[in-house]
Amino acid sequence: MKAIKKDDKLYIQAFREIRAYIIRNGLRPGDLLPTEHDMSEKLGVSRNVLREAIKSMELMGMVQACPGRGTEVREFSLDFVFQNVLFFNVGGEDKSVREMFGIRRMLELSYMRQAFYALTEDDIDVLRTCVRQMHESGDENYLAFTNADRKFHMALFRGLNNSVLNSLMEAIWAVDTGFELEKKSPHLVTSISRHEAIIKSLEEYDYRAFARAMEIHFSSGKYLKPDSFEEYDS
Amino acid sequence: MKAIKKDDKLYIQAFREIRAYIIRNGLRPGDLLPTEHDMSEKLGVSRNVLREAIKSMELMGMVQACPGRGTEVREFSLDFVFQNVLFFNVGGEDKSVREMFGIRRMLELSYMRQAFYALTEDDIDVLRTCVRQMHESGDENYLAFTNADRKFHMALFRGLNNSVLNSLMEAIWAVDTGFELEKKSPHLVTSISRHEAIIKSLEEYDYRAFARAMEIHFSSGKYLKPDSFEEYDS
DNA sequence: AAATATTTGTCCGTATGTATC
DNA sequence: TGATACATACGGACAAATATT
Repeated sequence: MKAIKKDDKLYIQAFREIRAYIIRNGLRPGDLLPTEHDMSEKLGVSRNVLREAIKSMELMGMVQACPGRGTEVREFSLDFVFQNVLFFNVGGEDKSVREMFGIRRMLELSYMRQAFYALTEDDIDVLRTCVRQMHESGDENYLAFTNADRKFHMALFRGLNNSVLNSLMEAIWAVDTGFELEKKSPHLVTSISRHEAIIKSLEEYDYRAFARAMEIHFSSGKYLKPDSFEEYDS
Repeated sequence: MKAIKKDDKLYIQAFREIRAYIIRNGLRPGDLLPTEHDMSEKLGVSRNVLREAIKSMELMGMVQACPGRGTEVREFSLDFVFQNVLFFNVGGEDKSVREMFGIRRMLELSYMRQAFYALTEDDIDVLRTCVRQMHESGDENYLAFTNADRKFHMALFRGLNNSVLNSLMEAIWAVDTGFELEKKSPHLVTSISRHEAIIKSLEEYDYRAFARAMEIHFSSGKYLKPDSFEEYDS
């Protein structure tokens, strides 16, 4: 009957506060956090609660605690987290995985025009290297193939210098490899030729061909398609 | 001189052990872990140390603790990933915030067609309520306004049942409300009328008007515009 | 419905090992 | 070498939320 908003548990609030502190004060990797004693006093929680928050950060790789010295901020990497996190429903067709692929598809198609005009000759060289690595990895090494695939797409949008887009895409790829490892590979040959088509359009500096190649690349069944671009404004 | 591998800290070992326990015993989402007391006894560590490990898992979304009941294994969710990725990369930088807004704009415009056809009469009622709350919040209470704004947009895409899209948008809003508080409010009156235009198009079941209203809504300067939709395929 | 037991949440005090000066 | 500051680890105690009888 009462709609009183209950507060979160203290260790969750503490986690948020410390994270906010790092961001607000622009702490960089290598910088030290205040001591546990200071922070627990400042936040008004016990040292125990505070440690639960700090240790969480440490196990996520955000910070590194060192006795006698302090707690140091580190570069946050998703790979670190994904080594620890548990994946269920691997192998099966998972709804959320397809949703995630769909979002990646949307983002890439949305930003592809900007990306096209931002690409340099060096970037295209990277793309060629990635495709070569796809060929070399072959069927036996699916991890290597996925890795080359990831680098290809990250390189495509690197020129945008959009750090949020970049890390978002990295995150999606990290989840991808986390799941995909257990599955068997799709048609690698088809996938490679589609990437080659993208490169070809770039070499010819043909945006319309590029856009078409990108759409075809994402026309696989594993991408949950949202609004089709073609349908818009038609 | 001695290369003796020093053992990791206890809470890290405890984390690994618990994680291994989940896998070894085939625990599925919904299953309960042993009690903190049992596990700390079994692992030979204090309850304090054990909690540091458990709370790390909870903040990663691997488990959920519930007083009086126990600690439940949970399905992997992207909420945690998106929250932390965005938080760590946005970092209060104006450029990053605008990039993030740009991504939200892209996502909403990309999924708006699906959303349009998925909206029910109840959903539209929610939208009306949100706009009413925007009016009531007024200039003095910007937090209330942003809250209503968030609810409006979340309701728009609720019908899609796309959990990944939802959590991503929630994460973006979380950063938004966190930083926007420090700024002064933009033209609230303009913003309200744009939301009302969206509702009007829905009441008239006019998709083209809806798409136009959505574009106009996002035409403010705070959104870093990527490829314009109109330019595509033209 | 009400009392009881179980489980997590939170705090405190203390001792120890380690890095820094 | 010593002194200090810091994280690590333990145990106990009580509160709050939930489940059980």
